[in-house]
Amino acid sequence: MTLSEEDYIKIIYHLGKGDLGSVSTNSIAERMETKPSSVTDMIKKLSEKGLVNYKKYQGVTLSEYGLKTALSIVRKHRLWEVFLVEKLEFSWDEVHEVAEQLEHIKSEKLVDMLDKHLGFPQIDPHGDPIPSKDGEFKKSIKRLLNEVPIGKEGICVGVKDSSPPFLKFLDKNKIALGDSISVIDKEEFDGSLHIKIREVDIHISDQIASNLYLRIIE
Amino acid sequence: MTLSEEDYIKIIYHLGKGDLGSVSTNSIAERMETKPSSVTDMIKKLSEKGLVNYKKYQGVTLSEYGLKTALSIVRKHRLWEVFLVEKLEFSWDEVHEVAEQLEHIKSEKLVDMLDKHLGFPQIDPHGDPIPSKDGEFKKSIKRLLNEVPIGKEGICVGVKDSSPPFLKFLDKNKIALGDSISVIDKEEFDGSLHIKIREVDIHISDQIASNLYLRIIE
DNA sequence: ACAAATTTTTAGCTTTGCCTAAATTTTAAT
DNA sequence: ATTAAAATTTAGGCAAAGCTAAAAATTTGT
Repeated sequence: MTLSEEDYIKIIYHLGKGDLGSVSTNSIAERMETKPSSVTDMIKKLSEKGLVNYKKYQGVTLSEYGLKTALSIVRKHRLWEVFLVEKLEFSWDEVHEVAEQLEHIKSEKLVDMLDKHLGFPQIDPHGDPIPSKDGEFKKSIKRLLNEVPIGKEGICVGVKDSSPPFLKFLDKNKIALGDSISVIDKEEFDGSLHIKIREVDIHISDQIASNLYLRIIE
Repeated sequence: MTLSEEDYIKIIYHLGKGDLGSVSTNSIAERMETKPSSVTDMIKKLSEKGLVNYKKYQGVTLSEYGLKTALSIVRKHRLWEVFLVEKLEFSWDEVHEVAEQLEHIKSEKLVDMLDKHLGFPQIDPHGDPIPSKDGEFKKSIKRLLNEVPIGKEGICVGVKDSSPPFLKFLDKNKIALGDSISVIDKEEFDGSLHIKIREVDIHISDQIASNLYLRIIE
């Protein structure tokens, strides 16, 4: 697979996930930042290679083989994102561009060992689930922190209240988008939470917890 | 810079280091596993871009700019090799192919943070020195372990005695090619050494030490 | 239903990096 | 000093992946 073929497969995967039907030539062109005519050319090639199902003027869908390929690329992309954030101190919003390059590195051992090195993460810094080696993956859902079950881990993906005092609080406590948070325990008395973030335990009020969104694995 | 251009620059750098004069078209072709005519084409392009000095039929040398570029690629290659061995448990001889791909990833921050993550290593798993960010680097030399000064660190790069009993000893003590070894102390009485390898201290006889080659930074 | 608008495909051309075959230059041998 | 051998370059082509312009198919609006 060439680099370009991989990009197309990944984009067809992402576009096809939302929709129910097949993916249009124009939508692919837009995402690839290329012209529809170029897309037609590539689709033909992918079709010949058995990666997509294609009928003229009808758009494309991934074949089973194409889907497997797409998931392997997504897996690599998300594992590298975790690596960049957890090991190299990249922030949440800096990782995409670099992961976009790293996802094309070809070495099965590299991916497996990276996975192991990272402790087999299930979720990336944007809260998206990481496909397993054989292409399975969990669905993720967005929940307010105070609704996350005890013991669960999630990624901080947003705030409900975006007032300066709240944001300042988050900043002071070093809670940022992309951070991984686990719920250790909940106080029955006031609904306050004990959470673990960056290997430290902190205690936060229900008020805080009900204004922070996490993305967790179901 | 395209991927291919980077490969040429790196190869010209490596070929030019040994020789005194300029690098021949044929030698580049051999290393690139391509034809001399293709090399000529590429050399012209590199020359136009100011990366090499070229006169027809006279071979090429790197320009100052070309050298800087080459060193940056070598730096990335060797840092990734350290990463693969130290963090992902790759062995000495498995890293090259993967590093060959990783060296082309474009992100200055990635390289800087990787360097930091690895503790600013000066030497790669083959014992070759890693250029600093601004392209300087130390010379490395090969020494028998018993001749390495106390306090120095080096990479195990070979054995003098390759008899089964010796190799078995190395295996039992988990000493392998590519391992980083530091000399902690030397006993005056029998010349035996205290060394640190993989974060553990062990004690070895002078006999052993005088049959193991390390590559150290001068 | 059917013309207009939109989407998709085709045809033909460009660039990059490679190739083969032939021409040219340099090097080596007698 | 010539000539044979080896190295290098030129010329002309090919495949991948893109582009523009024009043709064809589909969808939409009334």
